Amino acid sequence: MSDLLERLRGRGWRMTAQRRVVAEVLNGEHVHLTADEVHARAVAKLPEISRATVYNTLGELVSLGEVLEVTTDKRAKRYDPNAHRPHHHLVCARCGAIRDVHPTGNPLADLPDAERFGFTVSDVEVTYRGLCPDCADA
Amino acid sequence: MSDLLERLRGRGWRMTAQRRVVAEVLNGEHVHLTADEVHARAVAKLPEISRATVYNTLGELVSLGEVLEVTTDKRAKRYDPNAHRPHHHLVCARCGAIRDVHPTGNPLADLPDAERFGFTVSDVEVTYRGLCPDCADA
DNA sequence: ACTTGACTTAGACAAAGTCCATTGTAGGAT
DNA sequence: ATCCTACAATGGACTTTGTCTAAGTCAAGT
Ligand SMILES: [Mn+2]
Ligand SMILES: [Mn+2]
Ligand SMILES: [Zn+2]
Ligand SMILES: [Zn+2]
Repeated sequence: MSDLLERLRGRGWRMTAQRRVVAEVLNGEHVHLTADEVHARAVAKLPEISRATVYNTLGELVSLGEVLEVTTDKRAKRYDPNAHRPHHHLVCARCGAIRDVHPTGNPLADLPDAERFGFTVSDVEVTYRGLCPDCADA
Repeated sequence: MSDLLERLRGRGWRMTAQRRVVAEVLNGEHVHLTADEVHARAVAKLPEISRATVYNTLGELVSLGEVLEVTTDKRAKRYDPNAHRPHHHLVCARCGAIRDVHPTGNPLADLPDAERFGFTVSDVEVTYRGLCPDCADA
């Protein structure tokens, strides 16, 4: 994660305690926290950090391409630090657990020209849904 | 659409003016309206219909499998009457236009067991993103 | 140390959606 | 045709998620 901070400093980011804490919270594999979850964990490390700053920082990280926005459900957006390896998501329909997955094949190639309606298609997002092992036992 | 109303009556739906109007509004190809858009169009036909009723009716139609919820962006959910032919979506990143698309291939087969983390995977949702013809000229 | 523009903050505001008590009515029973 | 009642509709309060602003604070270059 400190290389993230390096990279951001290199891009002219002013390094504040708040930004450092947000970057720390967003660290790990299969991390897909909502803004409020990020805020809650950030507050544990830096009690005065505000909601607005968390939203601002997340927005900047997204603009910089360091974090991805993921909208697996219709509720809050989730923030995904795994921006440098393309991947898709597997979501438990019951408890909401999210895993990063790397399907084979290229779904872009599966969309025939006749189905493109003249669009310039540049990206594809795949969400697998099912039940996680815990929720399947029920 | 009247076959939809038939089917619903058969399922014990009480047929009210409000429900009829909501069903009328949700009719056509490539229809993906938000709840508030449905409400606005319903009001044009039945001025006293309330927002709560539109939400209730949409929720029931979703539960009955007659309408699908689509969340292409992080804003309002959209309601899709094309529930009986499986399909995916192509979304313009600029103006939000949505088209139904039918890619070839089965993305479920592209998710190896090793990438399933013990989940029972039952469904997959694919969202293509790009620019529509109008937005590409800019 | 000083300066300054970038950053943070609290709280107001907004959009999307849920919940509830009250009122109305579709459709079966009489 | 009228009555009954369980189901449905309504308006408004409330919640969640997110944006915006004006005022105060501070990182970092000089
Ligand atoms: Mn991810
Ligand atoms: Mn559709
Ligand atoms: Zn689960
Ligand atoms: Zn467009």
